[in-house]
Amino acid sequence: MTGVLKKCVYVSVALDVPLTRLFEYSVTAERTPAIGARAIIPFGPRRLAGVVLGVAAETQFDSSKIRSVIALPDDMPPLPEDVLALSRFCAEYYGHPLGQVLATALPVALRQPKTFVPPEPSGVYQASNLDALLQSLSPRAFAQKQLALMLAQPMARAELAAISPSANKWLKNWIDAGWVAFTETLPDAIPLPVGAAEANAEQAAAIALIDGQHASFAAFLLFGITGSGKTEVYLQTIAACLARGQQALVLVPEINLTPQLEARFRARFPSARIVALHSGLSDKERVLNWLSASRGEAHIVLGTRLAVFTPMPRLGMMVVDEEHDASFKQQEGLRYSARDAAVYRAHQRQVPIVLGSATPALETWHNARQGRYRLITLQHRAVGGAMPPQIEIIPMHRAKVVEGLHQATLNIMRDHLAAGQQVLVFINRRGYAPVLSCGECGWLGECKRCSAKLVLHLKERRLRCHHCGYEEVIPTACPDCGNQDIRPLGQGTQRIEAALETLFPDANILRIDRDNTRRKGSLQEMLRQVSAGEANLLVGTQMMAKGHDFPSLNLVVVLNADAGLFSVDFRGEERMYAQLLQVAGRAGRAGTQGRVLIQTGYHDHPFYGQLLAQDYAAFADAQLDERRSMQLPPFAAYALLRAEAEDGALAKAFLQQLQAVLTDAAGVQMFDPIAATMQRKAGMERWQLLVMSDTRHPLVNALKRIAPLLEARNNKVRCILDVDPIEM
DNA sequence: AGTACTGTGGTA
DNA sequence: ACCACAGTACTA
Repeated sequence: MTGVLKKCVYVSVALDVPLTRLFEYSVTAERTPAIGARAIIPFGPRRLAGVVLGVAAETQFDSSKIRSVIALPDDMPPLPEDVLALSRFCAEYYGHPLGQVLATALPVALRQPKTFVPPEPSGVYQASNLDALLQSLSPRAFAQKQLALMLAQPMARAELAAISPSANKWLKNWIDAGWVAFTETLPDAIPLPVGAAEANAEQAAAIALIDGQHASFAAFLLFGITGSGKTEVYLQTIAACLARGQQALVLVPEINLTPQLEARFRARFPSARIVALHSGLSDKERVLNWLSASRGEAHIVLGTRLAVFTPMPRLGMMVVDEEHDASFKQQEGLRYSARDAAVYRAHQRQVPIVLGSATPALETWHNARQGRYRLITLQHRAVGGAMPPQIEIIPMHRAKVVEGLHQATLNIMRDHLAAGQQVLVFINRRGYAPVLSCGECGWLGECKRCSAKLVLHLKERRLRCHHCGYEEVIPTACPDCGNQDIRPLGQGTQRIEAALETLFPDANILRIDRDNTRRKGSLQEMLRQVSAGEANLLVGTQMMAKGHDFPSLNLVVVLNADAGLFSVDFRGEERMYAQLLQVAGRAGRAGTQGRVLIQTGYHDHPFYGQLLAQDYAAFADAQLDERRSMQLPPFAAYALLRAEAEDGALAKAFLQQLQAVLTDAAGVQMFDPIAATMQRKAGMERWQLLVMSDTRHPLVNALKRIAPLLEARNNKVRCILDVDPIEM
């Protein structure tokens, strides 16, 4: 059909391509989309989905070259202004193309250039008589039982249908029998839960303070030791938020989003719709939960960093739990800090935000000290009778050591095991030993593609690179001198596990590290075994430090703690303190006082004095003084340009080119490009250029100059920009 | 990013 | 002459 000329408008669309500019398309005037709407458009030979960011009657561009919009799918509400503003902020601050920021903000299903077919009308099912329903089921009807149990909470049909193809049929029967109720939608406002846990005076004051700010922006640092009841403060302020008919956004670190946490929220708010958003969900679940929040149906969004972009029309407050956690900083693509983005968004939406931690990031601590965030301290343990753990230093200097374990450590472990208690040995190194060495010529097993040692994995009989995945068989003799006497050096989890098997033959030993928890659900299963008391001697890496409480664990032994003291990264001590305190928190939750033994070769290092005091505030203040005197963050703004190439000289030359462009930029300083800490990784040589400034603005402005150079991608050199890097 | 286009070099 | 592939140009 040829052109009946209709009145057209021009829309500018942001696309998921590494280009800064927007692209314009035409659409008939009566179909004019809203700003923030999704558009499917032709782009060269392909079609893409993008986000409409502008509508105009005219175009500056050669109008004969403008193509028309293919479709404007009505499958999501247009992105609201606050999400667009947050995306623009991330694009500018992190130097990332806006279209790619918006792609990060959308669930995968809505990045596809096709209309997402929304599920059944968003009605909600919930058991009205769960006991009767469960009794009616045959004990072998597992799927039906699973479905029934889900109905303890309000559930959308789509989620239920995922259980079994027969789900719809069963639901219909159960509704007919009067066991299950169906309602079109949930009310916006959720009444305050009855019978909620009591808050102590400190918690009550915190809740009153936060809730008192509900109509405007305020950032709170909720600083409280493990067991001081931060979660209860979140729950009660969220309850007030829901009672006002608003939604709440809760961000947690990746590892913390366990079914347990979700269950705790569901138990507190049985009539609220709670959705999770994290990378463990399927694309389908993700988009359904995202749409539920975006349409204002979900009352609470519980998610990892990616959830910070979720549209929420009635957003009333935000929480970032364990705000110091490194997983809030994305380490690829758009390298954003979800914590900082959350504060920006709370400000944009004029809602309060609560940052919770026992060991706040020094950036956050500084903000609190400066009065930008309001500091709320919880000093008391909320759990009755609980005490902070007793931390002891075991000096390794000239000590009798068996497989990395001090005799004194072994004695204490033996006492605890004999008393029927659980013991955790914490060592942040998986594998059997971190390196294989030749006693004759000094040869060390190294990766050919990385500047790293190969880790010995004895059970798998292999040497493995933990950075690139390279593997080889364990050599029987030294490849350099032929000597047969090659020995593993140092300890890893597997070696400690083996040593403990000999030292404590009667103990039930369980090792928990990434090597044996790769399978989905296996970590949960192991944690269950620990809780059930099926193991009493645990060996684990840092994945043990988080996310679970073990009531009968009251001795934690930390091996090889010193690594953070001499780290090249200035955040080494801060991280180490947080990590040790977090592991220590695993010991002695209720009743008895936990005990923590830290083996160290540097017992008189001032760090351990600060740790023994268990006074994070004092430690953080001291660290801030050091950072101030050395012009380190948060007293300076840093950005890191990382370049890698097969030929290191090319990477270095590229950075020198960037350096030249930045050299006369106002208010910024640079070092020369240097080789990265791990100079070779996966066959690529890596260099970096550190750019800094007293405050953020000159840095962000200066970095805009190099955007064209980063956009015009070089074939041989890959370069990325990391603003506020957390590792250098 | 992802696709198409262009030029070089290797064969048949 | 024909194709494989690497480097380059372009997307409205």
